[in-house]
Amino acid sequence: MSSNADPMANSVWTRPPRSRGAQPTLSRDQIVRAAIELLDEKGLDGLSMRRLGSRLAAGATSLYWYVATKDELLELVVDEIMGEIEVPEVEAADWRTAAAAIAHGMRGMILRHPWVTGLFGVRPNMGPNAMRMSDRVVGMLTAAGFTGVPVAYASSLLLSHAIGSATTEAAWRRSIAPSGKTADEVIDEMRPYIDEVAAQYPNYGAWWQENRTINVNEMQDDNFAFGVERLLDGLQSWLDRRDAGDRHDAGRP
Amino acid sequence: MSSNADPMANSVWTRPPRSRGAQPTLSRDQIVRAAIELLDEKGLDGLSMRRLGSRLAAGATSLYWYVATKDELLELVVDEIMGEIEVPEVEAADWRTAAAAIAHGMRGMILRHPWVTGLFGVRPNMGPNAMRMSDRVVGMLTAAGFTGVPVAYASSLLLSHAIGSATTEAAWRRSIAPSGKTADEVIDEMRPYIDEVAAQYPNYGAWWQENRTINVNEMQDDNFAFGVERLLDGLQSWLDRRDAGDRHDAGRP
DNA sequence: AGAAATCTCGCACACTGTGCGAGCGCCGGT
DNA sequence: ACCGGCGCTCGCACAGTGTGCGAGATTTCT
Repeated sequence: MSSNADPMANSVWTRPPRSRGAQPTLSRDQIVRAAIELLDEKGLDGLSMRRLGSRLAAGATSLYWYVATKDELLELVVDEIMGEIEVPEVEAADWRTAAAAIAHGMRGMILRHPWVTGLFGVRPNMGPNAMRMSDRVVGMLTAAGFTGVPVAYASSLLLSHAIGSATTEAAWRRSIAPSGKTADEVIDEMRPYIDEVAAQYPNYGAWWQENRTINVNEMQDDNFAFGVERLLDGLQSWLDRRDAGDRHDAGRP
Repeated sequence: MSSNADPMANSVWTRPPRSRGAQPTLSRDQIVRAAIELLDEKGLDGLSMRRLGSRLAAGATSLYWYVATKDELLELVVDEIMGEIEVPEVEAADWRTAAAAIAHGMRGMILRHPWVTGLFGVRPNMGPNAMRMSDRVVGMLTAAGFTGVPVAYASSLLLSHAIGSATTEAAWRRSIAPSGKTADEVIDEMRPYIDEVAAQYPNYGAWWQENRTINVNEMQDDNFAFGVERLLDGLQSWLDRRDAGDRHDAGRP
């Protein structure tokens, strides 16, 4: 017992921001916002404490007064952009549209700040904005008729889809971004190469042959929307089956 | 026109491994496997070219003969572990169990190598193992009755869930790992703190009050399985509705 | 035998996160 | 009016990073 590596104690969220008496020239908030700017411009590798410092007209190590470590700063950054997601008030509208809105909001945020994808897997985020969103999601699902553990399951399903989907999408976008072309232009230029590769994989190759005319740009949005709809259908029908008395708790038959 | 930043040309996959004449003491494969070992032991930050070199009894810069850059090595690494996922042969069993197996296989792989979560969002992976898996998935979905663009949508949905879910799960595990305790022990110790925080969020707080007895360890597996089932239900019912003539292509009404 | 290819690796460069401690200016207390 | 201390800034330094370069060693081809 008595390991002192309590994952929650001494987290950023428990320790209040510094500064009480004198007038500081910086603030946590200011630093976080500047970091996001830098990240949006130059990506995850583009953020260094020195660069961030000089953008704020401050010495690099001054930042360490407000923030214990770079990782901690990134935690704050992630929560900050979580706040960009608009979550409808609990009672509003039917739950399907609310749930879809949340999923789309999350995707939008990730695509606006693609570098988060490298941060999601690092630490769970439990900042106030993330919590606020979780709270709304729980409320929405409860209103929809979910109770107990399935509330957590459904919430996780919804957010996981957004994260997974947008992560993949962000990776793809990043890979074509430096060329300055659209996805379809890139695909067109690479077509001979793709043809050759696809030919080595029977199913994939056949599919590729029969679907040469797809528009990749439009597909991205539709792809995500399709996933959200299917997933909501799945949740809906689980609710329906449960209410019909057909006992199907958590997938057990 | 004529940007030379073609995202595909000069990729790792088009350039064959070196060595034809003399006998090299290293090989790409060997390097990749050692890198995975190191990553499993020390995490993403634990991998440096110098450390990797010394583990292979080679100079750090010798590795650059086999691998153009560290990022490229990581691309190889990701594809290598993609190969760990067992994908059932196309014709086998019904598609639901096959699809579930793939999703669970992917999750298992991510939890075995939690550091991949920091790599997924960086570059799309299109190595042979990833392609082989895509190929099987396409075959499976085609056999299930999907055609055209929805094949891509369904495939993306399945894999996105695995990625998103496992990413979140990996983050959580990483955060409690250094304490050496189980998830439930950690939760129990933090309970007073969580209570306090939860009280600030009405819906979340209420839910937390009414679900104090949940077992977090078991929940992880069930959570993922629940998601997979709902998602397959959603896909299944989309197929059914489509076959019933009720035209619902790609979510359009 | 000589030329060319293949491979190894030490050095160096620019850059990273961050601990330390000296110094600044403002504060409340005497 | 003074002063001790606190809030805050920041230069220096350390250990570490990815990787370009070019000199050397070894093998194979002609």
